[in-house]
Formats: sequence, C-alpha cells, structure tokens
Amino acid sequence: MALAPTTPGRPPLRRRDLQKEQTRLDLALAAFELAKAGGLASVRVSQIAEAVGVSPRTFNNYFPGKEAAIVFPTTLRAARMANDLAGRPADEPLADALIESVACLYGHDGQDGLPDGWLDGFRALVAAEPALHGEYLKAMAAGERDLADVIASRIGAAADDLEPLVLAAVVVAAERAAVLHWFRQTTRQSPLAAVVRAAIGMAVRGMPATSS
Amino acid sequence: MALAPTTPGRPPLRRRDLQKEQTRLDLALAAFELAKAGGLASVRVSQIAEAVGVSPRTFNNYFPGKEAAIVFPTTLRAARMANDLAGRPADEPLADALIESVACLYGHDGQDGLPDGWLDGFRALVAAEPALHGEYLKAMAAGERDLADVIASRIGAAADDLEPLVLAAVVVAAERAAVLHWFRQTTRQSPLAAVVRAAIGMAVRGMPATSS
DNA sequence: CGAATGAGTTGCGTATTACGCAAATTAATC
DNA sequence: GATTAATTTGCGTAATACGCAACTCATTCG
Repeated sequence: MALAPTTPGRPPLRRRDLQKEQTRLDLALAAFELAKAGGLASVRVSQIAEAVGVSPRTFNNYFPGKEAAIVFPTTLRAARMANDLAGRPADEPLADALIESVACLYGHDGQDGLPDGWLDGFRALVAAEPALHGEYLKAMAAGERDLADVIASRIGAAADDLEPLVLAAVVVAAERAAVLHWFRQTTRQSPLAAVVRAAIGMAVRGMPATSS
Repeated sequence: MALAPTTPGRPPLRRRDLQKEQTRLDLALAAFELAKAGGLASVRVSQIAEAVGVSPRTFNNYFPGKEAAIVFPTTLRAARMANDLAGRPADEPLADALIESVACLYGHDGQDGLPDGWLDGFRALVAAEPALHGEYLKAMAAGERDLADVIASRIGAAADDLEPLVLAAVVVAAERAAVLHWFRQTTRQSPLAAVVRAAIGMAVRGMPATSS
C-alpha cells in the first residue's frame, strides 16, 4: 500500500510511526480524562502511563509534562485547519477561505481521533486550570506558524513577510477570542461555529469599532 | 502625601507594596541577566535569589518559576499600554489610538524600570529558549484581558462582548507578529516601531490580502 | 527461515523544583 | 514605644524531567 491522502513528504506514514502517533494520542486523551475527573493537580504521570499501558518513562519520551499532553489535540486541530485551507480552491477569496477553514473545526465533531464533545470538556478544563493556559497558547501559536506558511504561499509572499504573519496571528487570535466569548456566556444564543465565523469575519474584514 | 498619577484604587501604592514591586522587578531582571549569560538551563533559582539578596524560598513567593520571572516585564509593558490607551482623548479614532498606544512601547526605552535595550535581549532570549514561549504568550494574553476592558469601555460595550475581545486579541496578535517578523529579518530595514505600526494598521483596518 | 539492524521502551539515578507549614523578622499602626 | 499585621525564611516533602544504558521487539536482509 502506498501513501494516504495526507501530503506525502511531511507526515511520516510508515507503520511504526502510525503506532507512535496513536500512543501519543492515547496518552493525551488519558491525561485529559484524568484531569477532567480529579483536577489537574491530582493527576500523576504514572497514572497516565498506566492508563495507556506504558512505563512512566515512556510518557516523558512523548511529552515533557502532563500539561503538554492534555493540550496536544489542539495541535492536531490546528494542523487540520491549515491542511484544509491549503486544499481550498485558489480562486476563493482569502477571507472566505479562512473563515470556512476555521469554522469547520467547530461544526460536527469526531473528525480527528477525538471523542465527541471533546472541545466542551477541554475548554472547560483549560478555563478552570491556569496551569494549562501557557501550554494552550503555545499550541495555538504552533498552529499559527503552519497557517502563516499556507497563507504566504497562497498570496504569493515569502514565509517571513509581515503580512502573512500578521494575518495568521490575527485569525488565530480571533478564533481564540470567539471561543473565550462563547464559554464565558451563560446563555448560549448562537452556535459556537457562528460566533467563530463572526469573529474571524470581524478580524479579517474589519469591524464596526474601527471603521469610523 | 496622597496618591500618585496612577489610578487610585487598583495599584497598591503603600510604601510596603512599592518595595514589593521593586523586589519583584529586581528578581525578574536578575533572572533575565543570568539567563542571557549562561542560557536558561544553567540558571538556578538560588542564583537569582542570591543576586537580589533574598532567600530562595522568597523567590517562589513572587514567581512560580524562573520562566515566569524572566517574562514578567512583558506584563508591565502590556499594562502600560492599556493605561496609555485609557488616557487618550475619547474622540480620537479607535484605530489611531490603538496604533499609537502600542507603538509608543517600541519607541524610546527606559520608561519603565527596564534597562535600555532590554527588549532586544529579551526577544533574542525568548527566541532562543523554547521553554519561555509558553510564559511569554501567557503574559501577552494577560495584557489582552486588560486591553479588552479598556476597549470595551471606550466603545461602550460590555466587557465580555465579542467585539472588544476580538479587537484586543487581534491587536496583541499583530503586535506579536510584528516583533517576530522584525527579529527574523537579518537586515533591519525600517525601525521596529514602524513595523509595529504597520502590523496593527493591517490588523485593525484590514489588509491587502483580504480586501479582494 | 533465521540473523542482523535499529528504533522504541524501560528502569534507574539524579538534579531541581514548587509549595505547605510554622517560626522568626520586619514594617505599619495606634 | 507597644501591639498588630505582613513578609521573609528554613525545612520537609512530593513530584518531575531527563541523561544514560540495557533490553525488547519489529523490520529487513542474507
């Protein structure tokens, strides 16, 4: 069998690495579940390792700490979003493409190896545990880099030009703000995907407050 | 004597707290200098404490770790920026106010207790030490919250409305992107302040790539 | 098919850290 | 100048991250 639908060169798709990525995800989800249950402070790395059936030492081969593990799926989502953008028709207006690429992360779930409703629990956990904020932002920033590359190639700019960097950062920032807003609201009026769309639209097209 | 030019309620200005803030800044700068010299990994908290003349235990009363200490001045800058924005004339267009508030952080230095050229060394250190990324982003995000409050009150919105959140996040993101771009460039063509202005302008007013 | 190769896992040892707790020291108030 | 409150400090503990070397297993080659 040959290579799967992902881009051939970058993601290692040999059988060995597949298993590796599976273990990594298992560890991440186990860490998440444990933290969701007893609070982050109560989680021991030995527990996580045991839950997956590996040695504690192995856990630290995959992640430098529990926080990084919990936050790992965010990386996957970001990568998926960048991939999605790269796969969109080149003649689609960039603003639309960005909005859709991000919004489709917040539609139906279960597209990655993540369990249904993962995002809700995850976001609640991050909100509740300040120790996760840093790692979360780090994961988002990592996605930002990939996104900037895709944007750069799409608008025909160098990867370290100012504009793609700003645009990528702005999109991710808007996404983050939308999620924050959504989870702060007690009465959820509009679906999350809609709020995300609105936020990215504001960010990318300009918002009322600054178009005086 | 009464209260100083800062807003009366929020910053504690009793003599005791002044000393405390001074110690905090001393620790932060000491940590930074040590890291700049021997690399982050070589820094022991005992060294930092000793450099300032307090016990190691006291260091951990101020900061949870060396990374947090090193990044602390970023918090000060962010606060200063939010204050500056709050002090601007209410009839100034918001976009202009934002650009200026941020840009004046990158003009002449030495406005806070920070040594001259601090930003250069700091940014280089953050770029070189991945262990600082998380804390750095966390500090920026903290500033984001304050900024959102100021923006909200300025445009007459609730503090948790979507628009001020997005706007604040976008501004900070653009700032960060500008700094990143600047330090990636080998040949610094335009001054950093100008790049920052351009980035925030893009973010707030809309950029060429998305106005198709 | 069986042996060589190499990636991945594991156990151990260690340097370091973060923080709870209670005593001592210092500053602020009356 | 004495009381009162806030900070600093030392100690003890639980936990972590990672280097290193031995071991295990899958993959590949003869």
